[in-house]
Amino acid sequence: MNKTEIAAVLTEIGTLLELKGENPFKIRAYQTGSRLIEALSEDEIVERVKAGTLDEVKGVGEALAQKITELYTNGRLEFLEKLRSSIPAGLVDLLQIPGVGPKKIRALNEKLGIDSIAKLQEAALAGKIAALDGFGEKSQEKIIEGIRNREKYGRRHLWIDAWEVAEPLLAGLRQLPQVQRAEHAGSLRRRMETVGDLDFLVATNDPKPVADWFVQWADVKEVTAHGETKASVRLASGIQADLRLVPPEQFVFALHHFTGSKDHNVQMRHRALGQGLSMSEWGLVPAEGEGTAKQKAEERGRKTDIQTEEQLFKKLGLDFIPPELREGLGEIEAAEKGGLPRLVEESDIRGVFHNHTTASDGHNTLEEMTAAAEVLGLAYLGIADHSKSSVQARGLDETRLAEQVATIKRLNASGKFKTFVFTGTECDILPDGRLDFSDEVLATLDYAVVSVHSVFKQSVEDMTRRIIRAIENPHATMLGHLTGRLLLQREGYAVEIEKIIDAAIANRVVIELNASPWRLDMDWRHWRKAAERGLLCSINPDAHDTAGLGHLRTGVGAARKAWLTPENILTARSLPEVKQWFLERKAGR
DNA sequence: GCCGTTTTCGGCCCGACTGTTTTCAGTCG
Repeated sequence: MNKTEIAAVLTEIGTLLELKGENPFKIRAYQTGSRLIEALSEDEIVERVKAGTLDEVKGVGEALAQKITELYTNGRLEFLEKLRSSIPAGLVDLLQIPGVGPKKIRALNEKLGIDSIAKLQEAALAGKIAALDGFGEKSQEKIIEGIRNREKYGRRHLWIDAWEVAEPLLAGLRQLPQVQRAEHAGSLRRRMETVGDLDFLVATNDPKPVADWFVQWADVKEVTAHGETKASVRLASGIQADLRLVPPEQFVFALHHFTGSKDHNVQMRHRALGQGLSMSEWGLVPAEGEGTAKQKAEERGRKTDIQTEEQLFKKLGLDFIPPELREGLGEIEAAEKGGLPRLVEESDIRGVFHNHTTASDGHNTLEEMTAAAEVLGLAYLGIADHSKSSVQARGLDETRLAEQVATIKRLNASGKFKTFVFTGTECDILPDGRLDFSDEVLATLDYAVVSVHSVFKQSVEDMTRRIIRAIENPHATMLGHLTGRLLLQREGYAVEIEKIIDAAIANRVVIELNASPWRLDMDWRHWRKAAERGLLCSINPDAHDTAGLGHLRTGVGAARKAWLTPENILTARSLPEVKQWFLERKAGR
């Protein structure tokens, strides 16, 4: 078993012990054990298992060391198997229902024999829950509602959808006279491609009116909590939003804490401890001495000299880490050495490739798209309508493509727009890896995005071979949406990404970061290493209308998350530079 | 289950909210 699997087992043990009503501290020991294992390197675990020194890790004792060793060596654990068989399997599922925790699950199981969500629903609808000790009408209602909404609301949301809901709320909070500072936090601030719920953080000395305003926001469908320091609501779109209200002197610590990620925070706290400091949402206080972190923070309270996240990082000897990078993936080490990248910003982007018009499946004409690009201040716009095999998207054949090229040349010559238009195509990669247009046709264009749009179900070997063959075509300039995934809807096709990256670098082919909010493909997790090895990125909106050009923002967010700098990005280059790059590339192949 | 030590037991993280209770338990983060 590898470390991720071992960590998962320890977490599962913790959950099962919870359901058994075990000592909470024992449960926590397994949970921390899981986290600790996850944080160790695979090599260190191997070494420690062999040397029998696992219990030297603080937080891992004799019992956990023995279990981890057994898992590592045998791949199974008798203790876990016994534990599993002692608890009805469905009880774990019941934890998914909001408001229902281990204690209530045990009561439900003992008194009503409930061991599945289905049985829980049945009992609640029959009115049997409200009659139990410790439960009431409201608990029963909440359970019914929770089960009903599980599918509907339990899912995550596209970053852009969350952003569009969050922005007006944040603006509203900032306008309140009692609010000194307001920010959103969580995965939205970190620009994760999907967001679970919204976190808002407010600095105020008068929280009540702010919380009252929040729960009365027009979009609120249901209020799930409403207090002086925290309020939670369910919005019409199904997104849950949490508001936390803190005194101004605590704001920056809470902002950092609730921005996360969890892994980043764990590493930061660890670092703070190394300097004799205890770090939490309350503040940064000496780890030694009496009292809780909160008390200590309150004692020092208004005296804190840390007002910004920059100052907070600096206090721990670190450069400022942008929220996008806070994933616990080496950003702290880099910040320590002054090695963080100068991340790309929206203002660095000079142009966009891969955009559609009414010629294929776009909704705006060439001129409308060009006008919109001009308004955005873009120096160039690359058109890339679909090729003939994409019949469903009214793909262009050779004749229509030639007409479009002529039209674009006339448009550029007319001087009507400041934005220069590049001629291109989004050329289908056929199932065998050939391209949908001949070399002669492709040679008439400034560039070609090559993409897979059909036969997704090939084996991973075939798909990888198919895409590499397309990349090796001298007329392929960029690879479109590498995996074809649609976030929250469809998995990408099976493909060996590393091999594709190798081929792209070897053939000087750009890989696009498709900026469409439901694609963000190639994924940010692959970019950092690929860019270090010399892969060039193009942030492509894949716009199908003028509004779609605005997807640039989502793309830049993903690029920042991927540690990309302007130097890694073709579309951060000026128009003359890009023209030159296309020329050199054609000449060089 | 882990840790630490004034060393073999006692303490461990806690604040806020809701609901069901009437002084608190359970859940959540």
